[in-house]
Amino acid sequence: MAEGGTAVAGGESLLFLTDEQLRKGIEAMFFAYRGFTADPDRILDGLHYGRAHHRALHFINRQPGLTVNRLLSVLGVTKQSLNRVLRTLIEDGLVESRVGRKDKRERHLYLTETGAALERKLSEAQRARMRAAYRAAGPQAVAGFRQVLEAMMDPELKRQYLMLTDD
Amino acid sequence: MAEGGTAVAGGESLLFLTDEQLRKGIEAMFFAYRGFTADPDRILDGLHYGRAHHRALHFINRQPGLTVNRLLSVLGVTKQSLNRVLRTLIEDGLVESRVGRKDKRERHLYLTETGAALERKLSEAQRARMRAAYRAAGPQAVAGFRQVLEAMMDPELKRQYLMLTDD
DNA sequence: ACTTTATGTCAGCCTTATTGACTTTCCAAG
DNA sequence: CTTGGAAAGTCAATAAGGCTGACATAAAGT
Repeated sequence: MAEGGTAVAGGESLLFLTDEQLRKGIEAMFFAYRGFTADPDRILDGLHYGRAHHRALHFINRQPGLTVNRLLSVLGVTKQSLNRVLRTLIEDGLVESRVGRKDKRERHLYLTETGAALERKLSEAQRARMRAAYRAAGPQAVAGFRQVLEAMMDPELKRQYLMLTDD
Repeated sequence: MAEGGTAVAGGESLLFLTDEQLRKGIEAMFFAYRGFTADPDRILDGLHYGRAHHRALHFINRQPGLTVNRLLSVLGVTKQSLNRVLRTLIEDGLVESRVGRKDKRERHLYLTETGAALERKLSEAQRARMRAAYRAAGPQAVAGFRQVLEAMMDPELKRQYLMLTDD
């Protein structure tokens, strides 16, 4: 069955897309995202943590010393939501909050050794799945995967994404 | 910066993947999924419905007459969870539940005209975003996108996915 | 008759999220 | 130096969406 079609050779401009094809893409996102979060969810299950804690650990690990406000905008949740998560992580000694030296209103967030250990465990599980998927699909597919995902982001989110990952 | 690398020509087998590259993929999924759900979420916001209702409408639309059990396993939630959602959809006249003719224990689910209208509105918003992303990325990228997503699914979910969409 | 399956429902609980209001701290500009 | 506003933290109330467990009913299948 024809999977699309372009009128011109290398053409991004004249892509014929049926609702059927788009629906497949939508469902692929739905099911793939379930797989994407499954492994960390399983790990977090026993502990009294959830996906929100995982996300916080991830981004603190990625940008050690980021402020609460930065984290807030990256995660796209409210201050109050994040605060509850952050409080438990700090109480449990996974995250450290240091008062800013320049601007003392700011709190800079860092993972403790324990926090870093959990983060590694979580992200290693997630990377393993991603690695397997990448290998199964091949490098060309991976490039396409990233292209489509980037095109799917809200402009503001994409800005954040690019800012932090800059190839 | 080199984006990966294969030791052999068309080789899926020897892909070198740094943690850095995998992390980018993970974050791309995270940010893209936010975009993916943003439009329907906005529509559902005013109404007293949420993402759960959207998912139910989507799959009922896709497989008119599917049973509650089938929907349950597709959505991966508990009977009680789904039931709450389904009940409001039925009460509000968006979904119709018909007793099975062959097996009278089963309830077959259908969208009413109103239900189909809302489903169209929601999925049209989502398709529009997907269409834009597909067009921006090009047909090659789209193929790769689908390949990686499929490789990322849990085997059981992938089975469900393929069963229903079979190219 | 007995068991199993499909569905529905009640009660209670948890996590994650929301909004709104308020405080403390502290930078910065007038 | 005062004042305005930003960064962070907190409290209270609310909601969605998920869960488990228990139980009920109807209808198959033996």
